[in-house]
Amino acid sequence: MLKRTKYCGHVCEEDLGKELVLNGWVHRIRNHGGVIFIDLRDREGIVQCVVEEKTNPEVFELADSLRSEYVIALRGTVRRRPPGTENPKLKTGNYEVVIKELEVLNTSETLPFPVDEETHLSEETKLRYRYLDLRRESMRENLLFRHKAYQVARRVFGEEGFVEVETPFLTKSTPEGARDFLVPSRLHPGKFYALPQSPQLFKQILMVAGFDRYFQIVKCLRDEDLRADRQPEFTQIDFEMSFVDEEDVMSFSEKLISTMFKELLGVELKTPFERISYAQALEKYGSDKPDRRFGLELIDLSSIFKNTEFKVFRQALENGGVVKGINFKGSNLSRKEIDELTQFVQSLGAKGLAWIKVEDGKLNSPIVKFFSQEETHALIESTKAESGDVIFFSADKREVVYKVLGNLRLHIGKKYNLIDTKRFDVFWVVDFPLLEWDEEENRFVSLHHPFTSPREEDILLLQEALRVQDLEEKKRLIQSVRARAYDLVINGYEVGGGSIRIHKKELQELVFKLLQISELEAQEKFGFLLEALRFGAPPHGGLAFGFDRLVAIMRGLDSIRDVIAFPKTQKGICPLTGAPDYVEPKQLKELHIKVVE
RNA sequence: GGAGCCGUAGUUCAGCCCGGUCAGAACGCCGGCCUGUCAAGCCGGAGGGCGCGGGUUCAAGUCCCGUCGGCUCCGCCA
Repeated sequence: MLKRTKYCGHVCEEDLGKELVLNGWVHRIRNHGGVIFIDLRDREGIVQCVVEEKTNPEVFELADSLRSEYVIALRGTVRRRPPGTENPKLKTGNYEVVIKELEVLNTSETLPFPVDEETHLSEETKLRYRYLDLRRESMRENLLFRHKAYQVARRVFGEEGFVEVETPFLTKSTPEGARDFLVPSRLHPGKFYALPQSPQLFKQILMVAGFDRYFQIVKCLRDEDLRADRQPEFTQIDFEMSFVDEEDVMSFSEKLISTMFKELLGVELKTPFERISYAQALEKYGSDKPDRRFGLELIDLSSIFKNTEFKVFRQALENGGVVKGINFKGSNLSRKEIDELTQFVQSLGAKGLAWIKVEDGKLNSPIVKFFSQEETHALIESTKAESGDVIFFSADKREVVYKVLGNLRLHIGKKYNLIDTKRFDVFWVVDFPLLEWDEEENRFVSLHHPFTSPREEDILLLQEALRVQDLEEKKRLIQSVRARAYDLVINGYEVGGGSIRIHKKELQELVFKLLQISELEAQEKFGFLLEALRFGAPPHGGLAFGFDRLVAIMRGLDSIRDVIAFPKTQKGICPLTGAPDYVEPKQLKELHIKVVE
């Protein structure tokens, strides 16, 4: 076999006149009768190879038998293309390789879809023939970019003294958080390992062990429903640091992220990154991971309507809710477009969508007739309403209004192309509450995770909350307890999150109590952590980045599937391998598993 | 668990709203011609019965119901 001396995509000026050997795939082939052009492709790119019938009849004949995606090796000399025949679309477009010797290493059946152009393919086809999909330029570049991202990240961790440590995949199921993937134990009938949702506890324990700074680029597994930005297995850049506070963790994160943007994209991010509070994010954007690349901010109208005759608004306010609006300025939406948006919010569970269209200085709407003069004036003022604007309202419990208007805002932003997609909007969300009340579970749950430290000055509130019997009073106290947590948001995606952890056993036990995790359960599930905290655990904190999301955002992609080599469909299926699948009864028996229909 | 969009040649799509030459286009594939193309060109050819199952109808890609699959979203995702 002729062995490669250079990648196709690397052929350049210095190769002129030289002989080289190329290995690759027939990307395209053009037969002009007496001359054949072969675009030969490998990982690094494409170069045109040429053979003339007159000068090399044997090779010509063989070349004529080539088809798309045949695997070939060839020996030839590099020459400059004749003037006027250069191809500026190719990096190697000024050169061509005159084939001297040609070897067919393998043939290929006709492909199920073209590899040589970027036609849109259904996700199913892409994944079923992922090896072909990955030959396509955009996918290849996505994975090569991802590869470079690993390299930069590893280097930065190395420079900053982080130690790479692997943590177990077969571990223990923990309550709280996502649903676990379980692995039955053959050696211990009836017992199960859980695949890790994150290496959270292990990295904390590594801090107790004194490693000071740990990192890992690691798979995490969560058995939850999929989304464009969520796969059941995904990759985190995970790290933890000892003897630090939030400023240290955030500033290291900024260094890591800005270095990646600089080196991989040539984009200079301004550091330190901007910070906004959780409350502010919700107030202004109705989301804890807002996309701030466009306006349409939420406007609070509660005070305007506090005495309103309009039943819908009044009831919402009387029930402790809010009235908020967004002004889609200059949109001149038609009735049909407004109806479409109404349908959208209804799909989120809203009853309807109140709106006002401003036309020729008049408010055109089914609801203005319920407003008093003062209300109307105040409304126009707060929303800066002008002709051409359409204002949407939501009046309900705070969470519902945030959900409805936050999603509506995003929907409009996307649908009407309001988003400046060239921009990277990078910022921290901080000042999260430590706990929130969960209606369904009828208890407090952690906003981040149960190991997140509250602010020092809020610990007293926690202790008081534990003593208080009255639930409303308890809620009130707990509401104001802030977590030492921080999320990194880029372009409306949560790409990372972390916190300073609890490093004292007493505080950890207090939080477990507030989460209504019994002492027994805490001992059973987290005993090893509590025990570790007894033996000189240093103050520590860290963060984890969603690597797939980060890479997708950097590449301007909407779905993380495009930066994962072998992702799953929305139903969690791998069309390439057919996983998940049934297994042999023998396997089940060994695992002491009986399948119940 | 729920909502929406989609499912027609190998691929990407049109046709579905207004049932009855509606089974089409492009690319790909096969054969032929052609010495400078690079989404090569020109000529010719093969290829699907419209995801699947019911129903309505004289007649169904076309209407209705169910089901499966893909995607997007809500729930869920500490």
